Amino acid sequence: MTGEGKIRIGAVVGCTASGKTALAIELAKRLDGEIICCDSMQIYKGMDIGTAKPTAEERKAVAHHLTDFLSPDVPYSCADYVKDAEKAVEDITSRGKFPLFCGGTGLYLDRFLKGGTEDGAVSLPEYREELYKYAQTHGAGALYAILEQKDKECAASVHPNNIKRVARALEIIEATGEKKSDIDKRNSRMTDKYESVVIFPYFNDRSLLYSRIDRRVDKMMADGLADETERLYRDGVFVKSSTASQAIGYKELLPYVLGEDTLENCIEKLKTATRRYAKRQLTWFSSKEYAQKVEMDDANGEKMFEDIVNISEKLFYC
RNA sequence: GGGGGAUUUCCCGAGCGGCCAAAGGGGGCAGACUGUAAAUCUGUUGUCACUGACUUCGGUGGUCCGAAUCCACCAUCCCCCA
Repeated sequence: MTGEGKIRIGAVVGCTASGKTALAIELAKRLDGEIICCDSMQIYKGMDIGTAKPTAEERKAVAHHLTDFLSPDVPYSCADYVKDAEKAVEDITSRGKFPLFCGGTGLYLDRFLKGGTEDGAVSLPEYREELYKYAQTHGAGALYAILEQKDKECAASVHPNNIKRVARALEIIEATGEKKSDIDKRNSRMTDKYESVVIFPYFNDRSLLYSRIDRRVDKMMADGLADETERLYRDGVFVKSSTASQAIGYKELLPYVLGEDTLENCIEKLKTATRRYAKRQLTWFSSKEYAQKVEMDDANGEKMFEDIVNISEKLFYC
């Protein structure tokens, strides 16, 4: 794995509740590494229980970057992440340490690995707003028709109903004056800057993952997730459609906090939402050729964990 | 004891004689994703030898060319009067 002039990086990615954090911390210790958070929610301050952020002790044991550094009301995008992650890698390697990403936000890692930061990092909030209004009054099909006209190739890869992505494509075209499909083609290759090993712990037995999710949610509740939700609500985190306000956990528990639904119902919805999220992550990472599956088949056995660490470690030394 | 209302596919819930394997939603399963991603979106969801056949709409029996839909009885639940 000693790349010629390339920077070596590692990553532990995968579904929520699959044990990434513990695995990454153990690996970082053995590889003399530091962890870079690759999670769109753990970056925010004050969102600790709901995002299953590494504990203070864990963060003391291994240095963490991009964890718990942003106020929830600050807009943050994938483009920002890629820039910040590049800086973090530079910082870590300059001190002779090994950068190890850990998190479940597949897109963030994907964009980091594939590069192309300069092009898509554009944003025209007012224009975006306009597009949404247009879709609302004229229908998703009408908005899609515009994209078809401006960039047929891009349109072909987006479903007409997916207003969010249709609008984003139009926004990029408007901002750059270039077809989005052309920009994408330029950025489709893996960047040659890094030599990476990406570990993807996964459960062949879905029910195992799901029971881990249930247990994790129960633990979050015991740890005070409802109070955390209430605090964030009072701080106004949920009033606008910020990234932070989309986090699973808080938005499911909010009806309970506001007295609009029972605790029991909300917890069930939270578990369901988490399961569905895990499935989306599974689909995403399974399709990534760079993610190496490492099978987990024991829900919480220590021995199994030891095995996984050993397997993962080997992948880094190959 | 008397009167009324329910019972639908995994769940909720429409359907009230043919166009019903049965709307819609949820959940499940599968998938997409190139910068708002813990988001957004798509497909699928009775069985099979799958442009057709078979089995389903609490149970049993009827009416009818034809029933989830009409009738009778039975079972369970809910409401009202006693």
